[in-house]
Amino acid sequence: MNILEKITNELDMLSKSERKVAEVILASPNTVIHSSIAALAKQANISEPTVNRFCRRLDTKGYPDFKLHLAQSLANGTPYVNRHVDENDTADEYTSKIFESTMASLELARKSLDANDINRSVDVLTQANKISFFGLGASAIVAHDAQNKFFRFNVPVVYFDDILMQRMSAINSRQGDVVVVISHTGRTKSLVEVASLAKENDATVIGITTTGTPLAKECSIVLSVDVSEDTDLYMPMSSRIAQLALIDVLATGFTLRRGSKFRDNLKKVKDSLRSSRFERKD
Amino acid sequence: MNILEKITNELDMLSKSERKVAEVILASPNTVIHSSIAALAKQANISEPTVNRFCRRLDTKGYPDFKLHLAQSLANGTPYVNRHVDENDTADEYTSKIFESTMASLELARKSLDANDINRSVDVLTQANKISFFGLGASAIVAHDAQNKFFRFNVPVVYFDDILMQRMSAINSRQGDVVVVISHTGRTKSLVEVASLAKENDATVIGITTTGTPLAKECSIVLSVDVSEDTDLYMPMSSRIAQLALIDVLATGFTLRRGSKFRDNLKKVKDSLRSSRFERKD
DNA sequence: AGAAAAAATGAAATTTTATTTCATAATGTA
DNA sequence: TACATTATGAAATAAAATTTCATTTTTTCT
Repeated sequence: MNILEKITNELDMLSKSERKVAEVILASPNTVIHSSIAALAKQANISEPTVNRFCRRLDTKGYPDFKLHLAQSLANGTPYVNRHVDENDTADEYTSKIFESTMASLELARKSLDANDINRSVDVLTQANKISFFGLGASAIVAHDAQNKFFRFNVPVVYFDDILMQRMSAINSRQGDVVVVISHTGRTKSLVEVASLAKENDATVIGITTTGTPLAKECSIVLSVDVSEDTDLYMPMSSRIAQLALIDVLATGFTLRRGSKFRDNLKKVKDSLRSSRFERKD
Repeated sequence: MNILEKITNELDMLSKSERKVAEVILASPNTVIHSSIAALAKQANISEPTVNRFCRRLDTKGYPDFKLHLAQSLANGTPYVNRHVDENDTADEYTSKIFESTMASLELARKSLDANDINRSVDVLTQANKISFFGLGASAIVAHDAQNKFFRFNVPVVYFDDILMQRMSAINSRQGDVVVVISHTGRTKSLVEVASLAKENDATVIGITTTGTPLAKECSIVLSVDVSEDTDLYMPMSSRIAQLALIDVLATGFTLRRGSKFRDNLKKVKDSLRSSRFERKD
């Protein structure tokens, strides 16, 4: 997609003159988007048709189309890159880096999600007799958050962040129950076991985990939340944030599916909190 | 900067014919960037010079320049914008909208944060005898997450999501203790009281809340996490996600401040979890 | 090495696209 | 209603991009 990267990659597929064009563009892309084909040709010391051929080789329709692609690459080139925190970073620097890589993770996670699986999950959740959310460690808070959210919907919902309770609950599950198992690594033994126990007892098991993990194999539906590997010591687990966003998605899907009568109920819950708060004056 | 917003804003500065152009562009900007001035003129049922004048009125050099701006807006326009979920959205649509507005919130929150306050917070946290995180509802899970994170640092840390425990803990706090109070609205009565109690008992109180709330007034240090108001029924509380990112920032600041010897310790904790997991084969 | 084929390149012609000019129409103002 | 102002489009012009085609360079094969 990013045309600047594409130019870099295909640099050796290009002819000598075309490479001159590439170099001029890579050197100052911001100037190029405001240049005519003639200006660029002159800058690179080659002829106009060569520039045109260069553009076509990059699968664009011609020079104007190429400029459009270039402009777009420049617009979204930097923002959501996963920049690593450095030991000498100032507060401002590491703050920016963490927020940005969190956003990058969200973007990745969004891409790894399949709308079909979300739809199916919302289906089974709306039909469920009882919903349980299980997680450990960082994923425990996601399970907890999910409980908070689904509690408002006035459906039987529990969450456990304790291995024994999870196991007991899984063993007692039955047809019509939905068990949502949350784990970034998808390799935590006890959670994988819990998932398979729940499945054996006829519950529908939804896994919120990374693609292709042992946990994923045990689930009825897998909601893949892939984020970049945290190879970096300083980098926080953005996986839990992506998982939370997914919980929001499921909750939203749930609300939409249940229709308008149901939404009034939601408003009531919101209003009931009012008296515990200081009034705002605006 | 964003030309689409600019068109929307200046819609009433435009003449009748120019507005027709604007409408066509707003309706399908993605088509327009691939249209010639003639095609666009025809589409809007006006003449080519009108299109040209329209472009100039938006402070661009002409039609090609306008298309460049438009292309850039489209490239980074969507992700940041808070698009609202609609009743008839497909799973794919509401998923995208939620992820995108979550990212938008993160961006807003990042802007509202002050590096100085973060620095001071990291200061007091590294010096603390004991750290407590308090939150209720959605913010409870943030407090919980903070405990998980800071627990690894081998410092005395607790979290409470229970009003009474929070209150008792606040009353028992003393000089050198740090109390972190988390609340998006900053108007939850019991939390504001807890903050002031802790302060009376000489604890340093860090507030993670919106600028200018009652809670903010009670705190020694305020970490402002402003996100857009959730006027929309379907829109989830992205505030908690922004708060989590801030916890990551504080934890990172903490690690950096403590220096390298300390980081070895962190690695040990990570390694200790290994035996509870299935090995990966890659 | 040298001839033939293939590929690359640019000058000029052509086509497409955008802009300017100017006359006319629409709108507002006294 | 008459005048001024502004808005608009047809046609002319200018600018930019593309195509054609002849020339040069490079590669391949003997």
